Amino acid sequence: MAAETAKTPRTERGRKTMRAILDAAAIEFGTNGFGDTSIVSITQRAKVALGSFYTYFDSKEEVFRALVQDMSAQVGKHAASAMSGADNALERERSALTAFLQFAREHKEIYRIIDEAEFADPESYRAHYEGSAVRIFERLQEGSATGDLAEELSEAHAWAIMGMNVFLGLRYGVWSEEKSAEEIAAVANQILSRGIAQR
Amino acid sequence: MAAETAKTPRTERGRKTMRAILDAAAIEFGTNGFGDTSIVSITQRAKVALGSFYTYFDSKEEVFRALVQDMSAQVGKHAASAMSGADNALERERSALTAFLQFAREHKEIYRIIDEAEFADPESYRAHYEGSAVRIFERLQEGSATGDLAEELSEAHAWAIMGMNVFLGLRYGVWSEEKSAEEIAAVANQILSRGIAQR
Amino acid sequence: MAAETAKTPRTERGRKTMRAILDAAAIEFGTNGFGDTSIVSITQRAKVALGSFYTYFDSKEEVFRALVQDMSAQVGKHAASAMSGADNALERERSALTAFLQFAREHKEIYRIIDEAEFADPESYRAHYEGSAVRIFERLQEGSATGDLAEELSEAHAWAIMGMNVFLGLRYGVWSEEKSAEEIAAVANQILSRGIAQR
Amino acid sequence: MAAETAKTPRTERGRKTMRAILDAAAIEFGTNGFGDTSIVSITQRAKVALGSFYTYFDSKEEVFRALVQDMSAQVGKHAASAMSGADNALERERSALTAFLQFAREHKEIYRIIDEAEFADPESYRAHYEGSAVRIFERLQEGSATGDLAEELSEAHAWAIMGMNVFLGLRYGVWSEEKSAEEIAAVANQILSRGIAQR
DNA sequence: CATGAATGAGAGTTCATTCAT
DNA sequence: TATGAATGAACTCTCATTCAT
Repeated sequence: MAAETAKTPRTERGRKTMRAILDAAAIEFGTNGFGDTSIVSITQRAKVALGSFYTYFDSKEEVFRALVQDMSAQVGKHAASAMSGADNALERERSALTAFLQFAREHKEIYRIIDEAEFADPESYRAHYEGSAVRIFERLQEGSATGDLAEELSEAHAWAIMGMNVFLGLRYGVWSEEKSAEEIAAVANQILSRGIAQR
Repeated sequence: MAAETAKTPRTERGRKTMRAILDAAAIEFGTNGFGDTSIVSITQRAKVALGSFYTYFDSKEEVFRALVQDMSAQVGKHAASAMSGADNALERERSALTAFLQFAREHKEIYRIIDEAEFADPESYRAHYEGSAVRIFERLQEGSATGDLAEELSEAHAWAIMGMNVFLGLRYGVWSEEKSAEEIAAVANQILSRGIAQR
Repeated sequence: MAAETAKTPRTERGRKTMRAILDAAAIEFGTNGFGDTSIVSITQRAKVALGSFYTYFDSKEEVFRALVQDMSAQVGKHAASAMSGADNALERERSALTAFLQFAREHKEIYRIIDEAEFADPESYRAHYEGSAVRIFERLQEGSATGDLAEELSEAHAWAIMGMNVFLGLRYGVWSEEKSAEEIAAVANQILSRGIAQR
Repeated sequence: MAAETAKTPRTERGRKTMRAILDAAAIEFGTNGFGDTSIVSITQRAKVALGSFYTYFDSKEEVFRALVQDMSAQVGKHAASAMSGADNALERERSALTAFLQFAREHKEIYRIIDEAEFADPESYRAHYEGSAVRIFERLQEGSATGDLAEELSEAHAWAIMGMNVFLGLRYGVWSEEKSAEEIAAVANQILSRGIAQR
């Protein structure tokens, strides 16, 4: 489900080749980063000829872009589907984070790819985080409306929550799995429901 | 406060040259990223000969490393000095974030440099965030001890707070300055003091 | 009137495809030169599949050769037909040049194609100019025989006349049309009939 | 005496390297043409590293341009010096052509290089021929003024003469040396002094 | 210590040609 | 015949690093 390219394959064989290149690129970029990934390394992993790369992509940047958008969409979709069951705003956030943590553990390369987009494809990078923030913000507003959450929550609240989630995902999803996703989500939930002050 | 190098300058002239290279490197890496920064571009900006670079650094990676550590230290120092006046754990966090936001606005390149370290110098990257997390965690423990904060705050709480701060810094420090540092810090403070749930 | 190919089309459909390729090639080679013309650009312009090119031509060089010979023949034919009415040797040359100038204006790409043959297809290049020189030389001999022209005109005279014509064609046919073909032909005619010395 | 480059060598060693590259380029371009000359082939012939090429030139086009201008200037200079002794306009043209023919024989590669500029560096190509035409035209005007030549000679006369010279140079200078330069110059002189009509 | 020319491995990209469908 | 995906050699250009002066 990569972004639209001018070079869409017209045959079944072509579709397979393009898929192979995209999959190989995901692994290479995730493992070695944008700078240390070469097009040869991608095509070798994909087991296609070097030139075939250019049948489907105009440049290294272009596959990267396609990939970032693809993955950004996946993350969003995954979290969305995880929240369907929650009937309370705070529970919804908890589910979202739990899902995100699990996703991060299964797709550690996705993490690196989106992060590296800050340099290799700044547009997509901003789009990714701004999109996530908007989705969180909408959930906050809905929570305020239903009375679950305090009133007057701003976009900044959404960014704060996203930051919590992303860093917890990095530390407890990608770097180590020493704690369960639920445990971590509970920490965030505690902060959001009553803060950390003594009472 | 550059990292220890085997090639520490022995003369005053040498010290100046090294400083010029480090300053130029900070600008170049911050502006163009690691991959798109070349040694010539650094030496040209520093107005020294290409060869002089290798008098002080063994490789491109090495300046980068020196820089990341330099900046990581600066961030920490800055936040620490800002918290000296606060007599309450939550106020201390508020001050730390305000200081961090101001710092981010003045040193937008630092953000990119530390982030890019995820790929160009993973060691320093982890060291930076783990160090920050530890410092926050220590403050939390102190807060628990003095009774300002809830008991049983974990390292994960520290990571959550750091994530909030970092993302608020990216969004409201680097990307735009549409809101004041105090406003943003107030949002974080609200979350930490009582959460976002309706009461 | 393309050159003999081992791959002459056997069906009407084939004839059309080959014609489309040749016409497209003429435009591409004329516009971008041999080196900067790609087979894809030819087939795209001709609106046929890339592979179809090789149904009719063995290589890029071969279309080029076919084209050069085609155009070389056209130039000759055009000049020949223009001279039929002239009953005097000098008038015949004047008509030939006028016709050539008009032809150059209508087929500016021909110029570039034949010229580039010096590098891409030296054989055809020499054949073209030697053929032209021979035809001019034959006309000169006929003129000598009929008493219109001086005796003892050599092959070198023919080359000199051809050079005049070619450069006048480049300057006043292809590069600009600031003067009429007749005006230019008059200049050449003056030189041939009485030289440029003061009398 | 190559055209000014932004990358002028600053040391004696650098000057030698640049000269070696230029000389090698002249031979390669002259022998194989622009399209079939690679930068490796140039640097190999010059016995310098591939990368050294880019220390002095930005691209293949740039060396080519430098070369064309260098050679264009040489041709003009050579012809000019040959004409100093002539005291009559027609004799001056005869000397110019004789000199040009000799020059062409000694520098056959120059011929090809300037010709190929039509494609590889159109600007220089036009500049070369327009410059030559202007110089011839000025001589014609001077001849008219001194009474040696007919009045009212135009720029087109200059182009006609240049075309004669160039084609005679190609045929009897570069392609074969079957006739002496003087013989050929005599043919052109005959045409210019009295034309080819019977009297 | 400073300088900048020299080096060459390596990367991205193009494109003529082949071939399975 | 027609199609267009696949191939990989060849090429241009970049740049970290070395080294003689």
